[in-house]
Amino acid sequence: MRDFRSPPGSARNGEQLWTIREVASHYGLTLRALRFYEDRGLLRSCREGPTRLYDAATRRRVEVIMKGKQLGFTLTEIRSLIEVSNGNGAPVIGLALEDSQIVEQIELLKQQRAGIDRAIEELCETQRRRGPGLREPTQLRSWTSA
Amino acid sequence: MRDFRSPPGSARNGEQLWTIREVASHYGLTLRALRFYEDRGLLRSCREGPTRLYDAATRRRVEVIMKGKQLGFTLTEIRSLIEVSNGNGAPVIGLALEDSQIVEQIELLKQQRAGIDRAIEELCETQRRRGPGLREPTQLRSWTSA
DNA sequence: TTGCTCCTCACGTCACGTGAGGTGGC
DNA sequence: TTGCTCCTCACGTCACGTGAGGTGGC
Repeated sequence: MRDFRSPPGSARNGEQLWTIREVASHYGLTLRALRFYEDRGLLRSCREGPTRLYDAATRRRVEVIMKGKQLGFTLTEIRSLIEVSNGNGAPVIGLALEDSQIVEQIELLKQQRAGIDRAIEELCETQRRRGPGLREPTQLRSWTSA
Repeated sequence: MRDFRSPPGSARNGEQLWTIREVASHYGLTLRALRFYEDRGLLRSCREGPTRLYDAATRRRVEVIMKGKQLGFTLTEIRSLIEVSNGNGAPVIGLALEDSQIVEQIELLKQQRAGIDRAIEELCETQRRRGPGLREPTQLRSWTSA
């Protein structure tokens, strides 16, 4: 079996192969997350027996998944976006977003931001109403509706 | 049993009592959500047999729960915040937030907003790079890492 | 043998959604 | 009886977290 203490970049047939721990550590993910992505069909690691190994192409898929998450897409959405982009010609790894999808996603994100903005507004407003000064940790009647 | 088709505001002992459907409809919630809040100890409806009825005080609690959610708190957090505010003296229904909690929550929300801002930025940037014009629904190599 | 690593279940969390199956009064 | 209403399970969803229990090479 493979020596897991070997540094990232162990070669096999000239390919750089990383262990799941190396990939997780490098991208700031958990082992569970990587296994979960594979379980959901977003990733297909090469196997050496039961042990997962990640080549350069698979690592690039990990990056694309992370990018998709950062952009607010669900794993289900990301999976279909990756699949499409791998469809024709050379295997280009990336998110295959149509213009309409981008517009919709921006709209969704803006709505989420608006909700957060309102929350921040209200909390700041409460802070202002209270003002500075000594304050006992007593009951604070915020937003009592009477 | 009670006639559920009676309008909101059916009286019992002078109290305005609403059915779960009336409350849900009035606040834009689902029946499931209201039962779930009760299950989690955020709400205690009066019962007429097995049927839930909501008096004015309970309806106010529903409002406070909704406010807590809008401010980004979890149901667990909201529950403890409501409980505290009901602790001393007259039953004041509201969110008992300490200054430190407000500061922390604002910080949390600002981080979330920053993430959303970055996502919007990137999506808009992609839009700009593509520019206007006819576009085939083909593979778009966004964020390919090579 | 101890101490690493890897693995596969499988239940828990969060805030509900979604039937399934049964009740009660008009 | 049909058609409303209400109810209680209880499994499903989302993206994992968290052990439990077992393996393999130094």
